[in-house]
Amino acid sequence: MAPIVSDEYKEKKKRHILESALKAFGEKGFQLATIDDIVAESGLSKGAIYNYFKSKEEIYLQLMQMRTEQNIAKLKRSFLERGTAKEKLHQFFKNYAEIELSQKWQKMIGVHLEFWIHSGRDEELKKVMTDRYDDVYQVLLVEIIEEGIRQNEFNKETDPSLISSMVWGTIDGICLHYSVIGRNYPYQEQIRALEEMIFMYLEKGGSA
Amino acid sequence: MAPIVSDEYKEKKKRHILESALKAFGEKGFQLATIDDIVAESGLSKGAIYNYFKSKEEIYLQLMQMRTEQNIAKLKRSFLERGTAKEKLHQFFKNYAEIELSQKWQKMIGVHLEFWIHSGRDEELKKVMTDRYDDVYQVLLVEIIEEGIRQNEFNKETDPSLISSMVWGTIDGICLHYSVIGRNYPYQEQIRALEEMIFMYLEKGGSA
Amino acid sequence: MAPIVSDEYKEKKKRHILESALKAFGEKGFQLATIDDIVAESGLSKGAIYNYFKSKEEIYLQLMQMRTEQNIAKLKRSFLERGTAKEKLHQFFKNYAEIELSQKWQKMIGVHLEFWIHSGRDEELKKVMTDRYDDVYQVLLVEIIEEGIRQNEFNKETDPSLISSMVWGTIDGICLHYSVIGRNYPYQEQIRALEEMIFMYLEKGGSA
Amino acid sequence: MAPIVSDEYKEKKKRHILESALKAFGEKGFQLATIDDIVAESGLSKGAIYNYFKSKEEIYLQLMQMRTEQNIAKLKRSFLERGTAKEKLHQFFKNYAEIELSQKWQKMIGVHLEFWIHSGRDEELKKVMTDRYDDVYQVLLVEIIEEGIRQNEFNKETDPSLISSMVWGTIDGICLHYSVIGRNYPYQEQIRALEEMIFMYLEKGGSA
DNA sequence: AATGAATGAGGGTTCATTCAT
DNA sequence: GATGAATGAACCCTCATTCAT
Repeated sequence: MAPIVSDEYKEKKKRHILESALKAFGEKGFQLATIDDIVAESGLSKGAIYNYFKSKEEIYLQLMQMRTEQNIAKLKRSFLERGTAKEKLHQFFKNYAEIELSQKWQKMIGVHLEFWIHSGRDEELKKVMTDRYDDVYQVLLVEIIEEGIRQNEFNKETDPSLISSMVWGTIDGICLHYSVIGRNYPYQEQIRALEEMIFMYLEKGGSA
Repeated sequence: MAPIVSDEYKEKKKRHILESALKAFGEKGFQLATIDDIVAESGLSKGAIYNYFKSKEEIYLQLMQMRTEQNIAKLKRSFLERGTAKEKLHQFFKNYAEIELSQKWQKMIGVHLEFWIHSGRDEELKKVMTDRYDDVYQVLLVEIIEEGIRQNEFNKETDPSLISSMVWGTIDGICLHYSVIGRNYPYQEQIRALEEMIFMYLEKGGSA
Repeated sequence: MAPIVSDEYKEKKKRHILESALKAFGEKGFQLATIDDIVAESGLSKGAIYNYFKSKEEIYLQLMQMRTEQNIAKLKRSFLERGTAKEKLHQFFKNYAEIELSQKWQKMIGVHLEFWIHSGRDEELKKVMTDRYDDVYQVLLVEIIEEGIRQNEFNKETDPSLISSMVWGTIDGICLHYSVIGRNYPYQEQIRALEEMIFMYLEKGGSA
Repeated sequence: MAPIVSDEYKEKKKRHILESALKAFGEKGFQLATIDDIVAESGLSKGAIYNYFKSKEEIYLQLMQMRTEQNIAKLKRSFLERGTAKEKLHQFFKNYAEIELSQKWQKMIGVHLEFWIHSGRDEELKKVMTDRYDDVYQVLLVEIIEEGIRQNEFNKETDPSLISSMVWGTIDGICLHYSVIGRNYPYQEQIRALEEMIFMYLEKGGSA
């Protein structure tokens, strides 16, 4: 017999729950946000939520998973358009500079960073996160930088992995500060300055 | 009547509790660590702890307060020795590069960052934190950079506040990554590369 | 309009549900077994089950009802063949001795005993059960024993009701032990020893 | 520093909780009785109960443990007075015959039997229970019977283990029936008849 | 008749905080 | 000052039952 609701319906509902959870977690943090907060936010019943996720922790994990995937997809999409390594790197920073600095986004960052710290306290989760960091985030920039070196756009002496790591660290640091300080934080100037600094470093040669 | 125990005794006991709390928070995070964890760590009784602090939150706040003060004191101490702005800035990075990368320190960072995020969710706390950031941390570097500009060590065009903000953001980002990834993270190389990059920027001129 | 499905079909489905429930209850006990366990066991949907039974409790009651009826029918059937009281009583014990000691049967006993205790906590149910005990189980043995007394097979002094009660109690006790201990319990030897003892008592005269 | 309350105080409180639990379990059965029932029965707070026991299940286990120990102690005590095997066995049945048939006792039996069945569904628990059955309950009667055989009080041909098993099975069966049926069940007559039957069997020779 | 998503009361458990000793 | 037993609000999760499709 045909299923009562489509997979699509269920997927939509899951997403709705995850988005409600994101709001709730953003407001109070994962630990302090209660299932009842998610209930209130989503308009669903407690039981309904447990029909889709088996625990609050699972909601957290899947939420972060989903957002990471969206993030990565967005990053990769922005590089489809061919171009030089320089252009790609510029595009990368442009993506970050253009993020809409809503309060919602500010809260989301808090949730992400909190999750990052959380995962540092759980061996299993930590492995997932560091693997993802190495295999996805690091690789993304390393490849661009290596391409730039091959094409003589960037200085041969630079260490792509070190630069990539620096960029990601700085971006996370900037986000961290923005997440706490909010509107008064010169987020966009920071991103721009970072770009400038990195390009200077890549062109004139760091660690030379 | 004379106090039964000296203030010094009380101060020592408070510090002992705060240090025990730091261990407990480092292990599980603030929310998950329980008063009983602190009891176990400190060897004191529950009642004793509540004689010195009126709530778990207060322990958290005072712990962070204490550590911030220690931090700042340490930073300032390292600049007492006179020197050029360059030397001071170099000393600044050297401080960070030389931090002992123990597991204990890794956990402490987690607690600090968690607190940072936590404070972003509470208006009152947030004000304390951003004020402290502006008045202490920012000022520290801004003053050095301004001094360097006055002494023609650094390029006139640079924006001291922006650079300072960038440095702090990057340091926090590097710490964040180290806190999650741990041993495998090239913490010291990152700090060194950051120094190099910042000096290059300050000397050859960013935003020029 | 004619019924869409025959009564026979419905009866079959009900029996299927009851049998699935028996398995589920046997595995975890009535309280711990969930409707979802019955759903999984039966392959039907939750709604389907509630079309046939109005509650979990009702499934329990009807299951026990059904099994009691089967039990009684089986017992009575084995006495249809004429014979002396002795022969009948021997047949009675033989029935019990020959029960296949499967794990399934072991679990079923658990369900029955659990129900027995359950019913002791509900006045209404208790009345049903004790009436059934008096009117069916007791009567069954009492009649045989009385017949044996009339035919001078058994000692006149024996109290049929007391003996019957003893036999049922002992059988239940043996089943109880078997249900917990399982394979290692000398079930059949116990039944045989019980028979021997009862016959000795009935012939040489108990309570004389 | 001296403990705030004595071990004795704590032991007393534990016993109080266990007794309250026994009442609650007796009323509704283990599963249906809630912690709140125990709270209501005991007059303590929920937290207090969890200071002494880590879960409802543990209360159940310790309750049964305690009662078993009391039971065994009582049984053994009644044999301290020397005597022939016959006298000891008689004393054994007398103990059971003289039990006060209060409603409270009736309910207790229900809890015990329920626990017995419960343990049949948990491998670990089952091992504890069957070991205890073998090492304590069986041994108790087997030793008396063997002594009786050695002293020529009982028939040489009897199988002590089988008889013991039969006695315990029957006693449990009688208790089971009493627990459901209550006042109207001829408990004492049953115990007396059992004694008579067993003695007849032991003296004139069963399985001969 | 059948389906299974939705409901929400209710249960076990935790833990910051209090306070009698 | 110190102790740790007691408190109870609050939380996560379960599951019998309902009902729109």
